[in-house]
Amino acid sequence: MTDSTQSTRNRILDAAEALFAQKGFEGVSVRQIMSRAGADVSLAYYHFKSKRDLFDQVMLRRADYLNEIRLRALEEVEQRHPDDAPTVDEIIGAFTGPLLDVLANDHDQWSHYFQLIAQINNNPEQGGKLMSRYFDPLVSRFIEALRKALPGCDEQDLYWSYHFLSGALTLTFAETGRIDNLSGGLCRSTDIPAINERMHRFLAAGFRKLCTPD
Amino acid sequence: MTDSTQSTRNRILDAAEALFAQKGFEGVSVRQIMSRAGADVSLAYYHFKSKRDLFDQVMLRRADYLNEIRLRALEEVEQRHPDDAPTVDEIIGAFTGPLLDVLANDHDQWSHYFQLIAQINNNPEQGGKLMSRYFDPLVSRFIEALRKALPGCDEQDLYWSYHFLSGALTLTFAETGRIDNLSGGLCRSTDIPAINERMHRFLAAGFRKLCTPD
DNA sequence: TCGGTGATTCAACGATCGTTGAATACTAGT
DNA sequence: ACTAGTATTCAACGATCGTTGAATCACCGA
Repeated sequence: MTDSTQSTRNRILDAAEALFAQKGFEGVSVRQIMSRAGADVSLAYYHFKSKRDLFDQVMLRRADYLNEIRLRALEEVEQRHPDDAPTVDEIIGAFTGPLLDVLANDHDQWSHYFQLIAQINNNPEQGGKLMSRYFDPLVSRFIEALRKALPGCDEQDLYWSYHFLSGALTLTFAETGRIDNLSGGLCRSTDIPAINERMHRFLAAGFRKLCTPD
Repeated sequence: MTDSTQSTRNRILDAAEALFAQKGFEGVSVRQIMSRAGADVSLAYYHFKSKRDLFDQVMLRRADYLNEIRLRALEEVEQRHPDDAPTVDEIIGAFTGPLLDVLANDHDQWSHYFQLIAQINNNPEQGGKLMSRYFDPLVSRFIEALRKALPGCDEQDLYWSYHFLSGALTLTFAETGRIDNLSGGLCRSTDIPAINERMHRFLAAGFRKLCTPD
């Protein structure tokens, strides 16, 4: 596989990622993707089996890396607590922090991917299946950590709390501009430091409230 | 406008609502919609100007009613507090309660609409604009009530808190089956009482944590 | 220099897309 | 019974869809 092949394949993936994120799987044609990638239509079928396969490869390209850095962040937090459990704030910070880091360091590369994830997560037809396939092992690992940090907590409360977190997280990373409109420009969807200061505190408080037995 | 016209138009809207919710605007053809509605393709263009117009009418059909019952729920809560402000829990309960009510009373009629809203809310291209168009007046009214219930709270904290709420809310109503997979069947996406017991408490705790000055 | 292999281009396939105009059926008022 | 207007059907338009097979290009080892 030569350098030019590698870069063409990646250019196709980049173009597909951006367009799928904007218009959804059905809203984009292979011709549009290849036009953005600057290559002939049929090259898509040389590098990928089908449009659906191209979509899957777009998803997979970044998922493994994300799972890896988030797992490392959790392990780091746990190693700071050799005897007791980390706090809920620390665990949720390890869950959301790496996402904010990659987005802050390389916004153009990651924003489209997060927008795509947001749409998949909220898709009633395939959302549950796809998100579970890509992220459930990591999420289960985090829920296990939260279970230890919230002794005596009800299992259903725990899963529902994560569900609420997941919705808040994916919408925030979708950067839809809604909060810009609603706040009259006071807040900006792309203001990563503003999110970093607030999101994990909001969510950790919800977890503690719902999952602390009284 | 005869009865049969009315019912045909509504059958088209019902079919379009269900299919748009499952596959998105671009993922469904007018022919598929009309086939589900049991009518000829060209009837779509007799009752509606275009596919996009049909989509808009699907959105509008239920938005006004929702805004009305949620506003009434808020006013009711406010009237129970003639002197002081309602609590954060009460306000958020008025925001989410009516949605859970209509879904519990007529699940088949409303579930597709909520699934559609979830996808629109998370769409980076049109989500911000469409959600603002349909719901910003009502949401601003709720934020005003929350501002009074959280004296001295920072404006940006308020808007970001609502943003997190919005994401949790729409994902929960999308009924994607994700929580079913993740919890191994312990929790079910369609378990409305389970949501009713938990969602507003989780979100109200987040609001109080983020929007209470210390 | 030759042969081979991966990368790319070109042209086209049948299917389906959104949309339209004209013809037909139905229904209410006179 | 005639008319007017609403509702529905039928057939078709150009455009675009995902996908493919064959031809051409670029490059590298023998």
